[in-house]
Amino acid sequence: MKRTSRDIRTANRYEVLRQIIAESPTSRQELAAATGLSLATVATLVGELLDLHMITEVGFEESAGGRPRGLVAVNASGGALIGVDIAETYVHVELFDLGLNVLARAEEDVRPGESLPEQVVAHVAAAVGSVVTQAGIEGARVLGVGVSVPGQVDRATGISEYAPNWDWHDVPLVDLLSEYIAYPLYLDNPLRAVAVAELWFGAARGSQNAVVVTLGTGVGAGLVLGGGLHRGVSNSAGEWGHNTIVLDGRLCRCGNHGCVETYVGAPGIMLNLRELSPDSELLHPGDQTATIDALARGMLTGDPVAVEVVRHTARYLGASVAHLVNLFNPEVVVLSSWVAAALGEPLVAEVREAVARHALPRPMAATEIVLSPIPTDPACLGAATFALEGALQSVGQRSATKRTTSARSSTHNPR
Amino acid sequence: MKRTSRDIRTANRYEVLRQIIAESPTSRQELAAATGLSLATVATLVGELLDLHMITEVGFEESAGGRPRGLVAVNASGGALIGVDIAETYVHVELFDLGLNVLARAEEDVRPGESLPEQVVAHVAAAVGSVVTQAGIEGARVLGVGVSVPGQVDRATGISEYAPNWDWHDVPLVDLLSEYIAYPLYLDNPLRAVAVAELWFGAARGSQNAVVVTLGTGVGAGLVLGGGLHRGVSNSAGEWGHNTIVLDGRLCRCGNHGCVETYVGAPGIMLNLRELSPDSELLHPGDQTATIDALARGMLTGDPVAVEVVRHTARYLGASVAHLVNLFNPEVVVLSSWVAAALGEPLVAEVREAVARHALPRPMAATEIVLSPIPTDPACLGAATFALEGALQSVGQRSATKRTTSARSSTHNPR
DNA sequence: GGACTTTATAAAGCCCCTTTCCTAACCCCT
DNA sequence: AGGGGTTAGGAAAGGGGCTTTATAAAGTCC
Repeated sequence: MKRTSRDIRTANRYEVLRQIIAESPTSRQELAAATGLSLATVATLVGELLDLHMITEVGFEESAGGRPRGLVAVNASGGALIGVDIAETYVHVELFDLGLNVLARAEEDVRPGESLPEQVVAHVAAAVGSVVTQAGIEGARVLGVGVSVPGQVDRATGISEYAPNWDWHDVPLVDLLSEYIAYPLYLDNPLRAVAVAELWFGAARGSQNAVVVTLGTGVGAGLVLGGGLHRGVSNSAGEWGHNTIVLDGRLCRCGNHGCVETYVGAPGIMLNLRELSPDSELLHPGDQTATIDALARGMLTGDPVAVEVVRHTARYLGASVAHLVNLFNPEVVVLSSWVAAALGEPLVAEVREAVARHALPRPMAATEIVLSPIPTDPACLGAATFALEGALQSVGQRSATKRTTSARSSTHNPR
Repeated sequence: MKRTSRDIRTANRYEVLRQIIAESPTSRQELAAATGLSLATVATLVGELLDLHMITEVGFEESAGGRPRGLVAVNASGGALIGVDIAETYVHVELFDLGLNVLARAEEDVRPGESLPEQVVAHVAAAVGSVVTQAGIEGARVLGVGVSVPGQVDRATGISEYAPNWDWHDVPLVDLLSEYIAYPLYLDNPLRAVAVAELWFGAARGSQNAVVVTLGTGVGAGLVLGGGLHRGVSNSAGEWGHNTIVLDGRLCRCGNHGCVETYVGAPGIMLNLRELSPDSELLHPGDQTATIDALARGMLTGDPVAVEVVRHTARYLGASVAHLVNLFNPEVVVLSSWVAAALGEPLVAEVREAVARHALPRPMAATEIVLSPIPTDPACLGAATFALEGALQSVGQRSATKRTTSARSSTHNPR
């Protein structure tokens, strides 16, 4: 809301760490060049991160006549981050080191009828416990746990205000989780998690304006505007999946007709296939993943039905993505999440063409449409990134009273 | 791009002046409360504005035991601002005092076939000269001239990159105008002009997130995100009018089919009327203004055809505005420009209902949909506001070298 | 006229970032 | 081996901003 010089510091801190993670090891000089900051500022920020043991000095660069550059790298063992991706049918948890490499994974299935908050929380707690023991990490090193839950969330209070798939209303998810999980918790929804993952580590890195299109069972758009996530007034911006693309079109689970999601979400794609070729062997009724995978294979082998289904899907997707291009004029549109990953470049190529047909030429010329380069579950990565952001946020805090340098942290600290 | 503490200062300067213009006279105390700034900061900013003669001290408030509050007010005669709204068929120019009251108006018709850049520039020059003499202002008091021209513009270089209505390509409009006009010139397009007018003086005042929907011959959406205008990477964000709302729908002048504009722009509304009632007496072929006005009157008298046309239009408008609500999650959606002004509250009521049918309940609940309160041509006002912003921007600039306070401008400088 | 209250300005402190200066560290050459 | 030349990195100074605290100014009330 109110901007202060501290926000600049925080943004710079993010930027420097992001750069180090992206290119490790690196030198202060390179960081200054990459971020546009002065050498002095970079040096102090690097110093901060060294103090936090998030990075370490790892030797020197070869020199050709002059003092060699000191190199810093992510201190992979300096801490761990956990990302939790809660979805309709599963809970997926990954534990990352500070280089955002996956150290451990756990997955729990959420069966229909197990969707009470307490049940889901139990799954999450079990999976989190599992990854921590798997990785053999001492608890104190976990900097935080990011949790992505579908629907509308209030990140300040940690409440899941509304989760459409389970009809949750105002579930105090963070409170429930904190009974089992002692680490700092950060809550948001998958749209924003995926967007922040792309912003830090994916195709949106360095962009001031980007749109991250999530294509999964549900679909949505994470908005990166002015270098940061746009949340809207009640943290529900980006609900692109329920925009009407066909007036009086297919019935959507949201109750409306003709939503984008009903044509380009995984169930929508299955329906596209069924309408085109009702008894195609590509169709695996009731199994989205299998069907999408079959389509992907079909694309590669040139199966005409698969090609036609993807083209048909890309037609809707193109018109809808063109909306985003016209409205935001972004540098890049990233197609992310599992459907995009499965269908891959062939889909992107079709989408590019379709968008070009619908968008205005000028904004279109300024926009790249690319596939996400993130190989793992982007929602997990993004959730972990929220935890990383959280850990960095509290760095700048003044330490309590000024005369006595007493402790202000939650633990005792007899200095 | 890169944020610095100076940007904070500029934003605060804007905010304080905005507040003074909105509520004049006012005290430093009130300003501090309204802006959330400390009294000291407000005092220095007020001091700056006093030095610029943009505001003046106008006495004191009644006191009940204590030093009375000094009151400041806009110094209406402290300068003048000119807004130029170039449209397909006319050039509209208004001269404002610093309270943004209209002191003089001029309008020139642009006939078909008069659309060469030189001809349009001549119209603008004539009208600008006219308002200056009408208002009896000495030239030195004009702080700047804002120019709104349709299409895509590069505000830094002052080039109209592309104007679809006249097929202009890369016309150096500011260079051409500066032959005739000695004041500082600021160029942008009407979408953004209208948005900035609403942001400073209209229904979006104080909002962090707002969408300003411009309904005229063309339509578009100005995006206010994080308290400032969102421009996109090539200054063409907000082209909502050419989003596809009906696949394979009506042919648009942009070459595509089914654009929003073709259903809710003035020509689109005429077409809606014609389709519904081909020989209605409401229809004035070839005259958009007359037709829209006739519809407005019809709404008031309960003419069933008019009611049905507006309802029909609101249906498309509702679905399209719902896109904006879902995507941005704004605090307020403002309907602005002449079609909205003409059809007024009855239109807004229909739109509210239609949007509610298409948007998700949560974002919808957080969003108000309102009519613009700006009585005059918002593009003119917005253009003038660009000039005002420009005048304020250059306040903070350091004056040249520090030892000798000599000039450092582009002119010769023998140091 | 003094006491109390409220406003406005001045001073000091803190947080940023940058520029400048100086020392450290390394290469190469003599 | 010992001096230049060159580049890195840190410390200090400087400029901009905002806030809190102290002080001066301008009223009202008794």
